[in-house]
Amino acid sequence: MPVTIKDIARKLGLSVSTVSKALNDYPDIAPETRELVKRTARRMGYQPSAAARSLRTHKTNTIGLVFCLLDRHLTDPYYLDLLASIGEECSRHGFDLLLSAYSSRDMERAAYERMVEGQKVDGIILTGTRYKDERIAYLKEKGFPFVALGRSEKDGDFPYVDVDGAKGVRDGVQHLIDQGYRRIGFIGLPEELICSAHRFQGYKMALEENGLSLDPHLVIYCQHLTQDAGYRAMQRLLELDEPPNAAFICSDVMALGAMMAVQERGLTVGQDFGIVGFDDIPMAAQLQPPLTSVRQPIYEIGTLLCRMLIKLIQGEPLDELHIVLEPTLVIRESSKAHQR
Amino acid sequence: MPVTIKDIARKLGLSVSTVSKALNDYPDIAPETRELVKRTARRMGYQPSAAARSLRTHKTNTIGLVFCLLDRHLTDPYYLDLLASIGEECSRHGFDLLLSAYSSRDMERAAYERMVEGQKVDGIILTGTRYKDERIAYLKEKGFPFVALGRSEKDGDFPYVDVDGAKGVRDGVQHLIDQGYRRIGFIGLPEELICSAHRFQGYKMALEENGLSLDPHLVIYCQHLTQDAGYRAMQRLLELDEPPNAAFICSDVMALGAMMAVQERGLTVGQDFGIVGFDDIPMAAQLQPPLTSVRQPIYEIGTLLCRMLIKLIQGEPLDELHIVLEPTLVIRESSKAHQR
DNA sequence: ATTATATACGAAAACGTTTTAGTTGTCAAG
DNA sequence: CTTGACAACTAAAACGTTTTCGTATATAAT
Repeated sequence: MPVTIKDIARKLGLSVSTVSKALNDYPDIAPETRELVKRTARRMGYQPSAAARSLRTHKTNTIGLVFCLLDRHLTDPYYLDLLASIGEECSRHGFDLLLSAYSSRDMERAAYERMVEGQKVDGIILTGTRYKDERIAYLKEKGFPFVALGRSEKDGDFPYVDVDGAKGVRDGVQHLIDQGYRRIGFIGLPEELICSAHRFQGYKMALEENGLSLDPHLVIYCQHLTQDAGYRAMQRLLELDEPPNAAFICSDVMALGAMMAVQERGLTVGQDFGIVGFDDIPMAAQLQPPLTSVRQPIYEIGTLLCRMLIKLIQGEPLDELHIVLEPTLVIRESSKAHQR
Repeated sequence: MPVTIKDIARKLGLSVSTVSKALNDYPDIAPETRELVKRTARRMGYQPSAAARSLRTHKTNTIGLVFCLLDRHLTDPYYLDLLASIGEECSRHGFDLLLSAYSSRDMERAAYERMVEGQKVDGIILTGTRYKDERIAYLKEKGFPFVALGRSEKDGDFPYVDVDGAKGVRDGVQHLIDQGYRRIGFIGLPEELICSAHRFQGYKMALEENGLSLDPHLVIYCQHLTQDAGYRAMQRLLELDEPPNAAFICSDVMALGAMMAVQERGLTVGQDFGIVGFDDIPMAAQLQPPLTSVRQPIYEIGTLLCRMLIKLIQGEPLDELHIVLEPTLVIRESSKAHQR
């Protein structure tokens, strides 16, 4: 059995309350007593019971993260970095991280309810904001602390960190144009995601600014953020009567599949066909050819998210409610000048 | 404020105990009452307080996982898959996953103590068993349920899942030999890891079985499981007076760095220099040339670990205390026949 | 009519903290 | 000699469950 406050009290001939106060640095405890208590606690290997403490204080020192297994969040390297940065910042503040995975959409709400109403966490980080996002509606209704990766719709308002997707895509498409590509496709993220539309805006802007017309046939949205989805999307593009000779692909994982589709067709990426991806996952640099990609400062994003949430939890005011970071285009060989 | 059992009791004119029993399917509650209680609970949006419940029952329905940030656990794709599989199996059993990250070795013990004695989790999955592993010593001393990824030393005994690393490496090295390579280096895992020695055994066996002598200069152990460590290790091998013309590298992430070092030297992997890695991370197939690698059934490993731990937690006997899975060699182009 | 046996429910303790509201004892000021 | 103030401690309630042990009523057996 673990050592409790009561054990310490008994051993020292003190009351439970005195011990508790000593451990928590209450002012009405004699300095000597305080030290004595702390010493004995350490010697006896005392660890406060998280359950008892959180029952009493309504604090858990834990941050929640909910993952959808179907969406394969946990298989995208992008998420791994996010997780790592969040984990790191958490540990810096003495918080733990509670992961809850669910496998189908109708279990999503239940997962959040367990976390929030079961009081398993003090706050939640949610990723991939959607239109009419019921998670957000729920958390706002409950008044539960949360921050999001991904901005809100016009009407909604909550703390978030986001990356300027429109600018990122625009830079990427502009780069393809600069390299001599003129017929550029767009493989987008699931349309339910708010960032999906922003990225498309960037595509549209770049075309407009260069006097290129937008051919709707060249725009495909994927249902899932997977390699396979990217593969199939690119296949569809290449089967068109007038296929593109370049494409902006809104996620590197999808771009990976897309590259395979291009290569299977006997085309050389970075020569016959230009490709720019988004995320700049570590793998991007190792591909053949290395993938040009829009880098998200994902480590910074995770850190900021965590820091904001912890402030929120501790009732401190946020310096800024919304943070939008600039992505940077990392040019590699998959977007080399069009040869023809 | 969240709705509690008391709220339900009051609304229904029942006692707290009756409501609790009804919700937990005690037999001494009238079927109609049980249904009534459950219905109202659902309607009122009742969620049991995790803290209260765990204070009372000493159960948390949570499994703990401790990561070392310095060892960059959370940046290896291998760990991501492990995490995904564990997360998935957890959710299948209604368990959550508590991640605790620590940044330096001397904080490791504290992280475990917080989890165990703070009663934040019911059991722990630990990865990368080491010689004289104090985590294991601690958990055994406390009698705390845990399972390990990685086997024990001869003397220690606890439930684990492991992969037959010796066989994996042996197959890989044999394959290199079959491809005509004769001077084969070995880049190993940190020596503190138990699996490190097993993998070396495989290397040694393969050489012996083929009448090749083992040159100690060709054996390098890395301190960290990173791309950079692999890069530097390979550099050292190539700077030897009699450098190898192939190498077995005990992790794909390290192999990635090693490949870069080889290529920087103007050598062609899979022609001048044969490389076989370990793990078969998703990226391996996408590299140029695609990396031959020993595949760990990591998804199965995670699932088994989780399932064993949950059995342990629930006091059920384990079918097998030790599970050793067979790895399989996935042959790609980085190990193509030696040309000379 | 008496006793035994189910059946359905309730009272209360317990889990380990934190925190409010005292209760001492000491000392200085009036 | 009171009174007040202060310092250092304690009692006890509360957090929301679960679970043991009762108790009351109804039904069945004697």
